[in-house]
Amino acid sequence: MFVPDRQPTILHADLDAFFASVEQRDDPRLRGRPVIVGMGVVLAASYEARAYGVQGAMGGARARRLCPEAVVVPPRWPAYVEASRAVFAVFERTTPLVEGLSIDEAFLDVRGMERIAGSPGRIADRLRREVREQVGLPITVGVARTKTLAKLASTFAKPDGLMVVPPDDELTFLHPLPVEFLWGVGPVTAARMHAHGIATVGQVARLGEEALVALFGRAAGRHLHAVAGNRDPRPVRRRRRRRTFGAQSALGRASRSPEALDTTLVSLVDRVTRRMRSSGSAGRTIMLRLRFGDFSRTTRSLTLPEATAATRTVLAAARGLLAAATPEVERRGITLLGVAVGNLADGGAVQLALPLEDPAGDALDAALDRIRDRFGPAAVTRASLAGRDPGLAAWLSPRPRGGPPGGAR
DNA sequence: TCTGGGGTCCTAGGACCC
DNA sequence: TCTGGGGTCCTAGGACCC
Repeated sequence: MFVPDRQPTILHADLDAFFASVEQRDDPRLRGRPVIVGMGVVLAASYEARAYGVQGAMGGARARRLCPEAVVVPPRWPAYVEASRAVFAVFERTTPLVEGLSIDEAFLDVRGMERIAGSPGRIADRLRREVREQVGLPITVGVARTKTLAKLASTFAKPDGLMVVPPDDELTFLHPLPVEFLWGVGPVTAARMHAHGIATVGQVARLGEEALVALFGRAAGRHLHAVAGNRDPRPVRRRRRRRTFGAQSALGRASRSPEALDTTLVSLVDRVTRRMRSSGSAGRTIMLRLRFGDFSRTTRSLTLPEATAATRTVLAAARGLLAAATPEVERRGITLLGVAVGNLADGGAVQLALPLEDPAGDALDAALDRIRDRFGPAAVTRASLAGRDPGLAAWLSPRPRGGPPGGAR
């Protein structure tokens, strides 16, 4: 058997029933009782509620039927954001290499920390204790050589647990699992696999890469082939910047007048562009998202020549897209409306106000430094700035210190 | 039991340019 | 004049994740 020589150094840390745990932490009366967060749809269910079969994304009516004694509370987003920040602060103190996956989940790489911090298992143990003591929340950690195995380990150790996958046990652990456990295998892929008589990860591993590519496409096929064969070289890396800002609203089944639809559109655009402006972002592609009465979806998009975060510009584009989709909307009935802005510009929303006389480029340098301080080193690129203002191209060219703008070619 | 709100990545075809 | 290949961008759709 292939025995990897590397030791398990990747941690997958995942808060347990995150929203529900925050509610139980903040209200002692909820502790030990079944708690459901979310009035319409279940956003999170405490483990006491899960014992009755309540699950996330389940309709509220069904959840209450399964567990009539559950306490149902509305979500408190600011509390969750604050708790998440506190937990990620513990992550960052554990190791500098943290990759956040969502509000309640992250990979940590603790390679090379054995001498100062102990074995990965001990580090994970201490991490769990610190999150419990400092933030008051239960967290599960999986430890393994690869991301795939670490995430699977945390799945199995939940709730409030710790599992280390020793390198010698990897295939024994991985291959008997149902394909549904693999990250990236959802209902559609799983159904297609079952149709081909494939039920376990081991069976996927025995399939050739060509067969998997033919079935699931190039990227997915290659990924499945590698991961099922216990080859997952993906390193833990810090999160790249987000790609879109979006907002959406479920409308229910009642039919909507065009005026009511437009009102919803305005508030969605306002929400999105406000968030963009407060984070200093701008984007060029406006996307409209629609869901119909039969739950099928469609998207419409438009790319503008310039990045924007202006409510009026985005709204005009979104209205145009919605108008073009009106026949479909009237025919099929609309149950969800969403707006997103993508194709985000690198620092495109940052306006530079520079004095005309700036021979050494000091004002520009100072301005760029402020932008980097606020948005990170990647926020300023020569290409994005030069593309935005031809005059800047000259300033951005390498030049001798104190020399003329543009330098010698 | 009819299913929220936020995202990511991939694919494929057509337009356009060199 | 005709033909081909390659690259990039845009649009739309789909699968998946928390």
